Amino acid sequence: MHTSSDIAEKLRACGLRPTRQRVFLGELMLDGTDKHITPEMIAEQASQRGEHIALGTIYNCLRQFADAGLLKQVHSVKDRLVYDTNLGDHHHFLDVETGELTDVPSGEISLASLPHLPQGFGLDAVEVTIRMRKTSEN
Amino acid sequence: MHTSSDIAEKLRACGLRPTRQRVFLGELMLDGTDKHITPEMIAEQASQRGEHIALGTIYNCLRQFADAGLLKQVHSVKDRLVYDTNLGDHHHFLDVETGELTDVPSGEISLASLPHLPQGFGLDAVEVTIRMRKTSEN
DNA sequence: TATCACTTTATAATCATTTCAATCTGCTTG
DNA sequence: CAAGCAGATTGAAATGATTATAAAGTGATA
Repeated sequence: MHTSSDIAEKLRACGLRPTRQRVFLGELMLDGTDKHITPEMIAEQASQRGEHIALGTIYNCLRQFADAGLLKQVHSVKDRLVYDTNLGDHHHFLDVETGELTDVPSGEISLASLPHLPQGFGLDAVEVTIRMRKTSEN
Repeated sequence: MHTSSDIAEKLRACGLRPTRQRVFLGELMLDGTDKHITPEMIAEQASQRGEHIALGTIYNCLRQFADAGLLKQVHSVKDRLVYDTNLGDHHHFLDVETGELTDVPSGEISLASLPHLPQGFGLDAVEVTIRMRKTSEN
């Protein structure tokens, strides 16, 4: 589906030197299917194939790939513990620069439809996070 | 709005002994407004009032309050870095037990309306996470 | 007031992620 | 094709949030 040289090409087009490690990552990612990748998974797959790639390198490469637009980071709401005194169902604005959360006024948002859950799963909660960024200083 | 004894009462009703530390936390939380609380904020407010509460105690109390239904934890998608090879706009199912993410088939979900952003902010992204839990072993 | 289970405390342990200085390697130039 | 350099990789140490631990303290009950 993708040869190593395809990948090398793609990397060069993004301004990334096609090193052995980056090509390896590219091969894992670009098999044409949608997948969710963690550093841990990469390390595991590498060692299964007898490659060794330093963990730091994996973290660096993934970040670079995301910066280059080859991957998208799945945002976590926050990397810190936050508790909410509002016990009802509601959703949040998140200031991506400060991490500050604000409630979305209830009624201002609703889902048009809830998708089918996969077999054997029940709903726990639906969480909508509207990520926003300061655009002006007024 | 709430006296210390109100709070002690409420704690006892949840099966939590109203210790000095827990009453202090309760006073910070229960001023009747919706707020988002982090352990760090509690520690800071405590020291501003000349109280000292060990960090571990703060973490423990917040967890106990959440277990008792006095607070709700704002879920983070995950506490690990995850990248997505699907670059288009889409949303996720999250298996809350394993942390595994799955794409929601596009078209199966949409927002009925996007709320007004606060003054001076621009949209970065909208993230919908449908948290689910395994209900059967079939 | 004595007692005991439950709490708090300070400190150490954990775990994912980042940083660092030394070493190595892809690429360009001669 | 060899030399040289900027950029990349490496292993180890650092970081930062959270959790566990063991000793000392405290609220409730009799």
